[in-house]
Parts: sequence; C-alpha cells; structure tokens
Amino acid sequence: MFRFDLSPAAATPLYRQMVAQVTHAVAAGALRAGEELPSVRTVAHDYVVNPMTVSKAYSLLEQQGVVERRRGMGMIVRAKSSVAIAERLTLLQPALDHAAAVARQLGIAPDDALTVFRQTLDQRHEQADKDTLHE
Amino acid sequence: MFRFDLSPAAATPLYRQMVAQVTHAVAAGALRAGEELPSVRTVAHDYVVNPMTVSKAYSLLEQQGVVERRRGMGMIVRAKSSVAIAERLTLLQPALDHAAAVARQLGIAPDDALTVFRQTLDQRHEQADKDTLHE
DNA sequence: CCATGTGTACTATCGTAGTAATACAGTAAT
DNA sequence: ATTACTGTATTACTACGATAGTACACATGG
Repeated sequence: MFRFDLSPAAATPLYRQMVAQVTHAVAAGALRAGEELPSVRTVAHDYVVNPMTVSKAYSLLEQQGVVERRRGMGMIVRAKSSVAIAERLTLLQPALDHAAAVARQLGIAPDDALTVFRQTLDQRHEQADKDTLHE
Repeated sequence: MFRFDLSPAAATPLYRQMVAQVTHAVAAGALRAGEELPSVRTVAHDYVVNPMTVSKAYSLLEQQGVVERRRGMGMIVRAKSSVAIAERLTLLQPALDHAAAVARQLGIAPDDALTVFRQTLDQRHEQADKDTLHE
C-alpha cells in the first residue's frame, strides 16, 4: 500500500504534498494502473489529517486523470503504469529551474553547482538504499 | 541601484522574494557594504506593492544582519561585500535538496538528472549574457 | 434489508499569513 | 519652522488552508 510522507509544518499545504507524491509515484511506476490508494478515512487516521483534506487531494488527482474515483469502492490508479523518462524529466524541470536561478543570483559557477548537486543526489541514493534494507 | 524581480502571482510571498534576492545579491557581491537599497516608497511605487510589504522585507533583512536600518535616511548594506563560495553553496543547498528529492520520487537516475541540470544551467547563462548586452 | 465499508457535498468555523491603510517617528536641508 | 525625504507601529482586511459536523451516495457481503 502506498505510503505518504507528510510534513504538516511545511509551507506547501498537505493536500498538495499528497498530490505531488502520488503523481510522482505513478510517473515512476511505483504505483501501477489498477492499484488502490489507501482510503480517505485510513489516510486521515494514520496521518492525523482531516478526511476532507485527503478527499480534496484525491479530487485534484482525479481532475488530473491520475486516479479514478469509485464511490463506495475506493480510488484506483488510472494512468498507465509508468511514464516515459521524457515526461518524468518535465516534472523535474521546475525544481531544476529554481535551483539554476538561485545559483545564478548567487554568482555560483555552473561547475560548482553541478558538483554539489551530484553529491546531493548521491547522498539521497545511499539514504534510500538504507531505507530499503530496513523494510 | 538594486533592482528586484518580483512576481506577484508566484506562490512565494513578495516580501520573501525580496529577502531572498537581496541576500543572494549581497552574498554574490553584487551589492556591497555601504550601498543603499532603494527606499521603501520607491520600491512600493515601482513594483506596485504596499510600502509595508517592502518594510517587512527590509525588517527581516535587518534581523539577518544583512542591512542596517537608519530611520529617516534609508537602508544600507551592512554585510561584508562578498561571501565565501562555501557559504554561498549553503544558500543553494535547499534548492538542490528539493530537486534531488523530486528526482528520487520520480525514479530518475542521478546521471539523467545531472544532465538536465547542466542544460538548464547553460540556458540560464546564455540568457543572462543576452540580458547584459541589452543593458 | 441492513451493516459496514467506500467517497462526497455542504456549510460553518478557525488560524495564519500576506497585504493594505492610516497615522506616527526620525533626519536633513532650507 | 517648514518641507520633503527616510522607515515604522498599529490595526484591519483578505485569502487560503485546514478542520468539524452533518448528511448524503454507492458497493459489497451477510
């Protein structure tokens, strides 16, 4: 079952965090067509969030065509199981644009920015591997 | 005189945009110690925002020790003219962290993310060069 | 049918953050 | 003192996110 990673304190609202995470998981193929999302009430209970907040996120996901709402039965993933690498890069682009803009404002050389980004990516991968072992 | 680049429609509030831009400019050495920032009312007029919004940004900048407020006289840059590359990279880090997190959620290989980031950086540099010519 | 599980509509309320309006406070030159 | 700049404190308005409660709609299995 899909697991969220929610930060109530973050600046980005909870329902947007959910939307982004499901969208990314579907694009990456971690969530496949036909899979069920956890029920509104389950998520609300597990993450101590209001059911309507979850429902709001699911509604948005339906608008985007990512999931299919089935009243009385739960939500299932609608999109094709995995998305082409090109489309996934499109989703990544905004984050990269922002990072590049900041780098420029700071007068940081592209090479330096790239080096640090490489380190950051490596760290995340190591961390992820650890997490996987613990499951 | 320093120029802002404000997007009223953006998700990040105006006053935070200002804080970030001044902070970055000072760190990069584009704004040097003793330089004056444009007056609250000037900025308010030029960018069609409320003077208090500008003042709020300036207050935050003072708290951070970046500028010095002088009632009746305007704000001047207080920090040393330029900051070590290491510290500038610290300011860049959050943006890179976010990009790396999204890349992982999307299941994008580090090499692919790096490649796209390199392209993005290059585009920004070309664009910046063009802008400079037009000034 | 009914109990229990799904998701939803609607309305009201609360808290917070961002922004705006007004009136005030300090400096400098005339 | 006056004028014309500077920044500021206080207060209020507004929008948005999140919550709460209630009532409803659909599916499934007993």
